[in-house]
Amino acid sequence: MKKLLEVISEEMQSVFEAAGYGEAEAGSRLGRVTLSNRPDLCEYQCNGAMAGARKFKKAPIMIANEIAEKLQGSRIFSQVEAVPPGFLNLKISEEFLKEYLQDMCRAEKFGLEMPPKPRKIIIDYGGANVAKPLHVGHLRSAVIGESIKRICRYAGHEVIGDVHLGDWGLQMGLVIMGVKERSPELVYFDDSYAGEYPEEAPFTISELEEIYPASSAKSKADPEYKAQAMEATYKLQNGVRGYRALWRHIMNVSVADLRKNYGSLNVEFDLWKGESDVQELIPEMVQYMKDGGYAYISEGALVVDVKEETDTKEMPPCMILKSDGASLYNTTDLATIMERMRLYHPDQMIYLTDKRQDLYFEQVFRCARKTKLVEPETELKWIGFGTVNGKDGKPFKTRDGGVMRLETLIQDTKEEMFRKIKEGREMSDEEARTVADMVAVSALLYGDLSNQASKDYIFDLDRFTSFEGDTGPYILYTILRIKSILSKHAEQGGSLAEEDLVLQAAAGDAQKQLMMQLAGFNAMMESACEETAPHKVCAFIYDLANAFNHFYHETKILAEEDEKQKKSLIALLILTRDVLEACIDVLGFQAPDKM
RNA sequence: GUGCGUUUAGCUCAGCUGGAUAGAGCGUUUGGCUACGGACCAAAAGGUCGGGGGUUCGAAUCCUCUAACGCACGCCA
Repeated sequence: MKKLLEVISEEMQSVFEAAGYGEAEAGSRLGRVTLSNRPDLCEYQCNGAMAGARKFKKAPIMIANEIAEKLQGSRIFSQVEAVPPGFLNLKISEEFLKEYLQDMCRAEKFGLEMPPKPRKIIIDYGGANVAKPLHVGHLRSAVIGESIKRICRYAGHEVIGDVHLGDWGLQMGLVIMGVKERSPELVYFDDSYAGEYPEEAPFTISELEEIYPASSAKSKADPEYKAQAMEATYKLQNGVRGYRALWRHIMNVSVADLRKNYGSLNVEFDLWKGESDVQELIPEMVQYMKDGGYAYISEGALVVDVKEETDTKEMPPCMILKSDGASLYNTTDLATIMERMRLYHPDQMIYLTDKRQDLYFEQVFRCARKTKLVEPETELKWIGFGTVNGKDGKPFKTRDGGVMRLETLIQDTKEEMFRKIKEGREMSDEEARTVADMVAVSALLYGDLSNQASKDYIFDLDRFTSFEGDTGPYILYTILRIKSILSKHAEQGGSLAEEDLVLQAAAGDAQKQLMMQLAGFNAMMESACEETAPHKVCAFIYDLANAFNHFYHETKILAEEDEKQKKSLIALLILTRDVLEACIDVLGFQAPDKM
């Protein structure tokens, strides 16, 4: 289905052309109609008369008058007014709007057009490291990535989400050393042991989480210990049986815990790959880069130059191997690109990391292109997100200044929600817990996603969990309000079947506003997908929820006496509910049945 | 030093490829519950869009200079 503004603009454009005003400059279409920025004067506006005045050497108001004249009696507009200096102020016809919405109700995905060529997209998000607990910083990568995945999928693309774990390298050597410190007697450290290793892991997740920081701290203070950790890393990477077995345990315990934590935010990955998966590809890739003449030794390290003529900034080369021959972040990322091209051959790869990695990803992408790891048409996109800050504007910390764990943050939000729900409603503890968990997730996700990804934002639990204002709970509240009316309607014997419910033209201003807002759904979703911008979905549903609540306040629905009109109102409620639910679903949360 | 980002109401944020009187929420003040969820709705006050200059009929938006803050700049990830 065409977007409403597209339909209107085409109508306007055809009139401009018929009047002899084609393009003012190449590509600039004078007939472009936008939402009005003066809602007191009109609903939509067209500024083409002013844009074209210079080229056609005519006063804008004269052009506008001419256009307005020709549009009298148009099927689409109920009012067209030319206003000095040359604005065209438009109001849409109620009848036309109603028809558009009726089509929208019947269409797949409310009239969102599917791409002619769906893209295969791999999205790399989450940023988790094995054996290290998730902290606040991981919230954004997970939540934004998940939403972009869902938005692109909804918009008709094939999307594969990969958590791309940090499961290799020195951190693993440190964990292994940490385990050895605690329990040196374990068979994993007995070189002469040849039997099967136990199936049970020798630690729990909470022990594992203690082991890493302790071991990491020790290695910083004790060079000999660090050397041992490096040796452990080396042994692991070279396949020493006991270390591999221990590594599997670390992976299993850690991944199970990660799944649980991500799961509580409704974040689900299709692939649980990690750095370890591409280790075998590295020698081959390095050889390829050497053979291709791309890589050379500089200051002892193997690098690929990624400078470009047009650069105005310093651009260090992309390092492939360190001077000791070891691989690094770049190495696994490039090898992962190679693997992804072989296994999935995506049209696009999207990476979500914090925004400080800007330069790094530019280097890696340039390197991947230069060395032809990807095809020229493969799109590589990096999305850098800002920091989660506390109310002081500095990175969010616990009260005593420590790192805030994601699990704690989620738990605190759930507790706060539980408290608020018990305070405002009669509900059993058990039910309130379930509801609070759902609403808390909406508060957390909406609080994050409603900000532009690239900016830092201030985490404010009180604000996010509020039922008023631009928050997740407010959106859920609005949905429940609609559901409640609909179920009451059904209780009274009313039908909710589509064929019984025919839309009528808007009966009042509030209803028309609501209908206009709904009609913008497909345009919003398309641009949210193109621009990978979940905050646009948030802004849209907030406006929609406001438009609905305003309409609700002014309209009696179940008490409406005119049967035809009542059915139309019910149809509008259903559409509003469905659009809202489709939107919160791409944001990654759901509405409970009660709250 | 080089480059990137941010700067909009007391606070937290929008502002779509430049358009009319720069918008929300929170907070403040005020009004509204015998309809369908008042955890709601409505209204008011609150701004030299960091600063200067420029382009344009028209700038928060484009260009330029500048300030403050943050970040990154080969062997971390």
